[in-house]
Amino acid sequence: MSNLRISFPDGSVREFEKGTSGRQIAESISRGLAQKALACEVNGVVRDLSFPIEEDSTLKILTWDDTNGKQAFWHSTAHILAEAVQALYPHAKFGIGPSIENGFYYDIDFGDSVIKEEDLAAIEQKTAEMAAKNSTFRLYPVSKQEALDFYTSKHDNEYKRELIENLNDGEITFCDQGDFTDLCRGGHIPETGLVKAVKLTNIAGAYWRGNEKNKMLTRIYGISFPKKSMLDEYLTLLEEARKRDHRKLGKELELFTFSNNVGAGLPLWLPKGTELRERLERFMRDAQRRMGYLPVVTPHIGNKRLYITSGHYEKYGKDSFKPILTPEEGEEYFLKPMNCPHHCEIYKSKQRSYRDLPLRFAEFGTVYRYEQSGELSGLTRVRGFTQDDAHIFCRQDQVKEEFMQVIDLVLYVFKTLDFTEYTAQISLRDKVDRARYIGSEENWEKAESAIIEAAAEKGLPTVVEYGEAAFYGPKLDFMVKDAIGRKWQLGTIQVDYNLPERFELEYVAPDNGRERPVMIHRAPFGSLERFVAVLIEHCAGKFPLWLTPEQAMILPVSDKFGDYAKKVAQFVKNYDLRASIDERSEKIGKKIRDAELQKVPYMLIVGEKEEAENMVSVRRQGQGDLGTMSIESFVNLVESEIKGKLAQVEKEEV
RNA sequence: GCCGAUGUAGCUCAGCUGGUAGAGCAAUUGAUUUGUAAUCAAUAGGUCGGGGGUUCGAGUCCCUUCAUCGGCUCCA
Repeated sequence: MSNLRISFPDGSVREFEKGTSGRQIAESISRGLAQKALACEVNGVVRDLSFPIEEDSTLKILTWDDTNGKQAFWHSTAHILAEAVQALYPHAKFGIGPSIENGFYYDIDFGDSVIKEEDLAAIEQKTAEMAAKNSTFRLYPVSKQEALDFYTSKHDNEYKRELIENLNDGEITFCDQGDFTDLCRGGHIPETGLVKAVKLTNIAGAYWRGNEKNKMLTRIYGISFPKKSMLDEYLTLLEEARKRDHRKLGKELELFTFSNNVGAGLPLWLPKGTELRERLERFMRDAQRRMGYLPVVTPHIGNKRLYITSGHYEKYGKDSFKPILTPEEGEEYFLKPMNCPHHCEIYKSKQRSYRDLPLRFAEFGTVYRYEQSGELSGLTRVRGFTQDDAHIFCRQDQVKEEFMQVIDLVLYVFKTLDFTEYTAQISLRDKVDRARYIGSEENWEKAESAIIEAAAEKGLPTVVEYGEAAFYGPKLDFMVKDAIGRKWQLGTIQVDYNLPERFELEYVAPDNGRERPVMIHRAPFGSLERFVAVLIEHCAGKFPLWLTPEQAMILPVSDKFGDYAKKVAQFVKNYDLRASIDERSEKIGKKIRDAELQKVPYMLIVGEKEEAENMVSVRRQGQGDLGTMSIESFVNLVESEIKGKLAQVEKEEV
């Protein structure tokens, strides 16, 4: 009897008999673990607990506390959902049913029947019934021919056949539970009965294999839990998240709006939102000035020629807004989709020497892009938006240093605004489809390695995504999640060898020869619109004190103290604090309530006592009464709060 | 653009199987002069997203269009 050496995550190694399953090993460790075990990870691959281990391996027993344990749980629930759907709709054909970050989905072709939201309840109930049957998940190998036969004669299903065609004979497995059989490579929980709570959350169309040329299947989203109470907690959490939605808060706090008459995806910034936005712009301008950026301003439209040169016309001309024609000459102008062509022309406005570089041209440039109607969403996806854009023109030997300086700037912005959870994504070309990009192989190689090196040298943890590059160059993107977990790209840094070539940019080298600069495109916010959206959700509308449109609301206890309230207002305004007075003849409780709901950080309550002693009674939003203090003390309090935060970030920067 | 859902007063929503619109908050006016999360009363406010149709009669049924929401695709 040959033995098996199994190493565990804690580093220990134990011997078992060949063919021992994950379940048996879990049982040998402890009964508790065996009970909690959902699946296991053998040499890093998620397997069913029944998987017989045949060679020396690393093994991790997965429970609900492991991400992969949850994934196995959710993926298994997708199977149960499919079983339920098959019972209710025998003609349904199944596509794929993976687990996702929060739950699972299954793509299903329902043939002629249209599945609506109201049908979900019945499917959900059936899924729960199927789970309660406590069937065992049984994974077993089949030959390619058997598999194809199954999905031809038993269940005619072209989707599964397509998947099988792309698999190697000998590596194909089916999974049974109850009366349901599915093509599956595994990673299941042992029995369906572990699923105690299922919620089908959503229904949506999804193209087969994500290709819009393919048929659109019906995608059913759901989530499941091993305890009912966990589902309730999850639903409460979702409810809370929805309260942070920037579209809801933007309306409530009067930051921005949309008008049908102006058009979809074209935000209108209200005064308070504009205050906020301008303050962010000022913050960025100050940071950029310190880093040697030069301000420029360019128009909102540009001649078609400009975009032919840049390559935008060829790539996106057909799918952008239609050109604007001059009435007499018939010249074609386009709304600018990007600022870089204009900035290239600024570079060309005079002869540049190697001594001038790097040149950093910065502009809050408003651009217009046609986005598909179904894609528009609040401030996160719009058709007109303002980028905190800049283009750095530098020598080849300066690329890495410049790139790293931009990483510093992005991280400074994130730190100042407490964005601690972001991912840095290196976006490279598609590995196969190179026709989507302009420029030579050599230039791309240089640009891609510059990004990878700079990020590595900065010690920035990154993930690499192929096929996500811009058409003219690779990017380093900073992604942040919104309230309901959707990922958005905020900051972006791009290295570009191609536009300088297309625009024939050059500088005079030390040897009096002519050389090409390298361009770095960068926008730490990305777009002001999206950044503000994510910021709103991040802080649930309670903006940092330095940023918030209204820092203090002065609340006179009655009309009698209106004059004193004005005096207080004038005093704090002299110290550049932003404050206004609630002059309504409402009771103080009402005024406090409204200020709290408007998320004004400080409330200054003034009445007889305060007027007599030249004081204010200070209340902090969300915290309550802070007591009475002199107006000067209040101003100091606010100033030190603001300085404290900013100074802390500055210090960490050094 | 595609799939599904939604669209009633400034906001949040009610309006059963078709019988010519309703609440709370907000607003306006008046009263109240108030002490740490909603003072009272009166008034005003809607061609029920737009257009077309069925019907004696449409917020309600049908078609179409626009917008919004959740996805898919796309994303300079």
